[in-house]
Amino acid sequence: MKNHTAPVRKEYFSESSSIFRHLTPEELARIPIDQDPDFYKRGTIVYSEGSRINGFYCVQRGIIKIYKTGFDGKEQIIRFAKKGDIMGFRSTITRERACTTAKVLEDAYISFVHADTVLEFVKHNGTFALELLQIACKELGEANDYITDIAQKTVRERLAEVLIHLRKDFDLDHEKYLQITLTREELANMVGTATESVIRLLSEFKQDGLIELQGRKIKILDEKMLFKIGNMND
Amino acid sequence: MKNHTAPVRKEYFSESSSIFRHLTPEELARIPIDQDPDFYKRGTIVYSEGSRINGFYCVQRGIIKIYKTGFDGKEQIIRFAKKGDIMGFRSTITRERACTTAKVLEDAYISFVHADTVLEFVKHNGTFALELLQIACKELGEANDYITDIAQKTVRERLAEVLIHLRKDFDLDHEKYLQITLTREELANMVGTATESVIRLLSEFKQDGLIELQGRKIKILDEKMLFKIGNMND
DNA sequence: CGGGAGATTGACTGATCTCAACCCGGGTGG
DNA sequence: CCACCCGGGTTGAGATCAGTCAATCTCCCG
Repeated sequence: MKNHTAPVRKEYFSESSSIFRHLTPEELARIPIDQDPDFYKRGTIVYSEGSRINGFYCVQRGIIKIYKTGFDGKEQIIRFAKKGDIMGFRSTITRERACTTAKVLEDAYISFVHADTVLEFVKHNGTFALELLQIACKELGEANDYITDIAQKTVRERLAEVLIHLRKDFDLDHEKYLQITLTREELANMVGTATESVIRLLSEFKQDGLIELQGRKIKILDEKMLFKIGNMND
Repeated sequence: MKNHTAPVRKEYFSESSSIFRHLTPEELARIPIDQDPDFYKRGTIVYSEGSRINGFYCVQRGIIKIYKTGFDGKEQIIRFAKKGDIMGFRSTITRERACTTAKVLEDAYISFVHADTVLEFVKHNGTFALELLQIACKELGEANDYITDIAQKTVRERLAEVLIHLRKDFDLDHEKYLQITLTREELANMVGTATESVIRLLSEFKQDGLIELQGRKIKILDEKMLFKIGNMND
């Protein structure tokens, strides 16, 4: 998986978006990554549910789908990780096995930082620890919102909400279509519904002039209305 | 709210279950709580959604219901906090407003630790920081499970699961009934369903000999079967 | 050109929700 | 002391959202 033309390297760790930005040069030097980030091709599993994770995965490029597998094998997408995001920190911190699977949606470059190193930093660099705590707490807040939404909103409302979130989290291409392309099934696995329901609702939204569809690509036309349909506040 | 016969005091902070247990005596001394924990009567709101929180609430006794209010005003119960749990740390860390409301279900004694103090500890005591991180990550893992369950399981399965969880998290009284008593509506707000559905399913479970009902009190008779109905792994 | 994955559509089913009536027990004011 | 009221708790009936099944269709690929 290594040995590609890595587009990003060690400098990544001192970029302003990185959680490692507050480390001292000495601490940075301690990160044992003289090697380039690893390349992961679309479709690759970075880690899977139940496996042991021994550190952080820092996404430098690409998109990774993070999901849980439910009782009947159905995926529930928890979130996507993209440039600047870290994956696997929950398991690293709690020392439990991974409770999610991370699968590459768009070719990715990912750096791995060993758990020992991370824990070292947490213990000796308060700013780093706080940073990490903030990330965890942010996710926790989002998870709580998600719970409430899934429990209380209709599929229609949730789909509208998911579209808005995608719009916020991902860039648009030159034609204003969402950069991220998902199968209908993946959309369904975010919303928590059946594929067919997503299909029907999408074409409804399209009929109502709220979105435009081009195969898997989606363009948001009427964000305001989707916002309303999704009963959103933020 | 103060001035009751406080059953627990400052010693609480050095108890083995406390997140403060790894603080040095000097650090402990810095916690500005020479006063007893505050008493909160059943029904009291400790903090509510949208308000600013300036620190941690450490539950020393009692049960607090933590919930979000959905679009149409319906509660979604996220979790319960009881002895040893802390509340409000998410907002304290992220500096955002509270995204949940905390309401007392059983008379409680709660200590408050100011955000500055907490942040101080996070920055200067690595073990404390790690401890907090672990708590956050644990909750995060649970939240992810919750999301998957609500999205994929039927109401019946979720109710069975909720009962099992209650069984695990709360003690039994002398007659083996669950100590915690919830209204049918509260159960519904945990499961994410309508009150009537909970009522119907509870009486089904009762008919099937899985549980016994005594008003609001619930006794688990056949945990194994509930486990199975809930499609649970852990 | 055949095969397979994903997308669509239609028909049917059924789990849940909603609405409405009614019950029950406790507390209260007359 | 008692009628009344109110907050749950129950039950039944009907409405419906959304899931399942099955048949097609459309690409894309080898």
